[in-house]
Amino acid sequence: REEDESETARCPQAEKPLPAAAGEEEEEALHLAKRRRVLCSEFAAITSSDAAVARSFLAGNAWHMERALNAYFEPPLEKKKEEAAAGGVPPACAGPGSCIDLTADEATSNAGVNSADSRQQEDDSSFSLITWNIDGLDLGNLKERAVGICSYLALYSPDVVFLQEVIPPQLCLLQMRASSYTVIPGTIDGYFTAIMLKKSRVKLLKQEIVPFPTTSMMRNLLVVHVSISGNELCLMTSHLESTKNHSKERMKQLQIVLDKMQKESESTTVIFGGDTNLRDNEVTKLGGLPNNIMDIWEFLGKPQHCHYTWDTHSNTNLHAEYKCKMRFDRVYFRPAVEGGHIIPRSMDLIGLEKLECGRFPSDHWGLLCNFDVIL
Amino acid sequence: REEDESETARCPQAEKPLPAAAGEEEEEALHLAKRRRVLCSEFAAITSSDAAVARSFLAGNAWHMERALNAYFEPPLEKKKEEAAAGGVPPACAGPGSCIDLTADEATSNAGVNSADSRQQEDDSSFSLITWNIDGLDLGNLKERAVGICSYLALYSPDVVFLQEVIPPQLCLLQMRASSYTVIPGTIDGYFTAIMLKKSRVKLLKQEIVPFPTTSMMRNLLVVHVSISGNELCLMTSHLESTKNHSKERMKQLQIVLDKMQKESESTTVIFGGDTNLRDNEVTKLGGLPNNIMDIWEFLGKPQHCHYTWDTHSNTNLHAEYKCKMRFDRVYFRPAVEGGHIIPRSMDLIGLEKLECGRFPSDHWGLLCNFDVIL
DNA sequence: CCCCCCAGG
DNA sequence: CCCTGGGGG
Ligand SMILES: [Mg+2]
Ligand SMILES: [Mg+2]
Repeated sequence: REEDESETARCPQAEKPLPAAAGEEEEEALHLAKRRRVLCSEFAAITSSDAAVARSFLAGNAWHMERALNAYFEPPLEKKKEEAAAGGVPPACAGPGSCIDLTADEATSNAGVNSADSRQQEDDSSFSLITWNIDGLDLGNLKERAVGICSYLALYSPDVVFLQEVIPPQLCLLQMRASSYTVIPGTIDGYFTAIMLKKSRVKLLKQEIVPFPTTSMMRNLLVVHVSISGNELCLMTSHLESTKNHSKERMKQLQIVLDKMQKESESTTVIFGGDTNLRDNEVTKLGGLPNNIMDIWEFLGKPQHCHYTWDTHSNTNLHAEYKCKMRFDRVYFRPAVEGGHIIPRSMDLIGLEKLECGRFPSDHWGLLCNFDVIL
Repeated sequence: REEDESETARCPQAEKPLPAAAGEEEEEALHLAKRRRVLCSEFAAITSSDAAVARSFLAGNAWHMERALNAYFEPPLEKKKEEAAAGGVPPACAGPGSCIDLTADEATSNAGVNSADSRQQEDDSSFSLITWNIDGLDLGNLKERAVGICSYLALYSPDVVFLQEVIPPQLCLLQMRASSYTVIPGTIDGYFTAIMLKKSRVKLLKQEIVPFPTTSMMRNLLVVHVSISGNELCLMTSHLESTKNHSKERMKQLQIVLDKMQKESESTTVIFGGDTNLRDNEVTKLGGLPNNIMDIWEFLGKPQHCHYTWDTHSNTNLHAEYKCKMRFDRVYFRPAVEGGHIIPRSMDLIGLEKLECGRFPSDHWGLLCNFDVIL
């Protein structure tokens, strides 16, 4: 019938099927995704877990099956901490989980934290703290950046350091170069937080890890109880769920942090510092901070020189074309009831200098916080 | 010095560098992404546009440089429409932009729209309309699904059809099988909307395309002015910006639609139907619909049988594990001032039956809407 | 880790 | 096209 023939004739372009042409473009992407799905399946089968757990552990361990399995099956961390504290082999430098060597040439290095530290005078009238997301997920110039971070620690010789986004090779380097500090990691899978305590001044009494039950990024709250010059302190750090999209989970985590801070003994000064990834409206939605907890930056009158801790305009590590600055890194303070023993005095950004390689130590600035200690 | 040596010895895992191992996994994904970026650069250079424009045209044309360039340089659509109306070659079946042949075996096919249509009685006391997102972006079973859609059109023989997410091969098939309809596409690049008018009943007076100036998905508003049984109607369809994230752009587009509906002559009945991707709170945020515009589903008392037009529980086309149902597809109605000429009477879902291939014609249900016409 | 894009389930 | 994960600029 002539009608049908003419219709067909009107579609000459139909000869080259689109699926094949498009498929070619997509093929390799599909291949990678498929391989990952297979890895997830295998992981889930081996661990009797599910795809979500599998993806989380694998993604957190660069899609290395063995490392991810080690992370999954690793015994509870508390035990290892005790071993380490008792002089055992530090887990970060012994486990199979990490494989970048940041320690080559350590013998000839002169940028250790300790030399500066030993020259530093002890001073019971003040107390200092650094919190810093050191961006271990960026593998570029990792060693030089880690050494740069050590130099900042040596320069300021803080009593306490809170780190976030640490990976095992960085932990290893810190443990070597900063042997005047006790280093307490929050886990050793993938990336994690760590608290460093200056051995000469800070006495570790207890440590604990508070899980975030619904994190999809393996985040938690790392807590240590210490005494400093006779003051009892509870110190906490965390790296709350990242990115704008995870606002809800992040607010749940903040609530856990705030609850934990308030539950501590009234005789204890509680300090939380970390990469909160918070937007101000998230704190507002939770009803603001409780009356007895202060945001130290706000307490100090919102000093503009340390407003933004993540700033793609000033910090070029991310090669970002967009301009965006945020106050992600925050320090919270709950005074002991008798009050006045420890009082926030100043806050400053650190890590503002480019290294030899032309990059900054991290995409975040660090925060250096000084406190007055009233005896 | 023994200290440094022992430190180094503690890091045996450092021998296998992580970057290389991780890099291997990522390589092919990077390759694809890079190729696309190169295509974008080339496109931007040729067209003197920018990366965003390039990506938009390329992604909308399956990353085929030639097709994307054709789309970009194609002369304004109005002209082509006139050619087509004057009996020229329909653009969808002649251009270089499309290349799936859905028309093989048309000669022996018996599922054309026209046969059923010719048996249908004309009835001046009612008027019917279908709006349907036919998911041309899903290339799976495309022909069988397109034929299925034609069967539904033959079954209901609506006076007007609004389609969204049409791709050229589908348009081609519709133009052949539904020759009793005038088919008016909103563009012919990538995927687009189309309005089909039953030739025997609906007289096309004018057509226009209202651009959405800030769309990132090449969306627009397709408008035709027609007369049906002596009634003057303005018919509009669109596929508003998709996904939750694009809420803001979608609301801007809805505002353009509502403004356009209200600007039409008071003597005209205005009907908009399409895939709005709206969430109820978005309409609320705009202050609700204007008083003279009604949402037909609401006007009919929110009948539950046609509440959800996109439902991953009932519709398995997306193979989605999650359950989610939304009322994305909506029909708005602005009566002519003298009122009462055309009154919405009923609304039903269509496309609810699985085809031979085990899939539905689209991931959206279609909406069939009947109106009473008062002479 | 901003925003945007893409892919998979 | 839900949501999530991953990558790029
Ligand atoms: Mg980071
Ligand atoms: Mg769709």
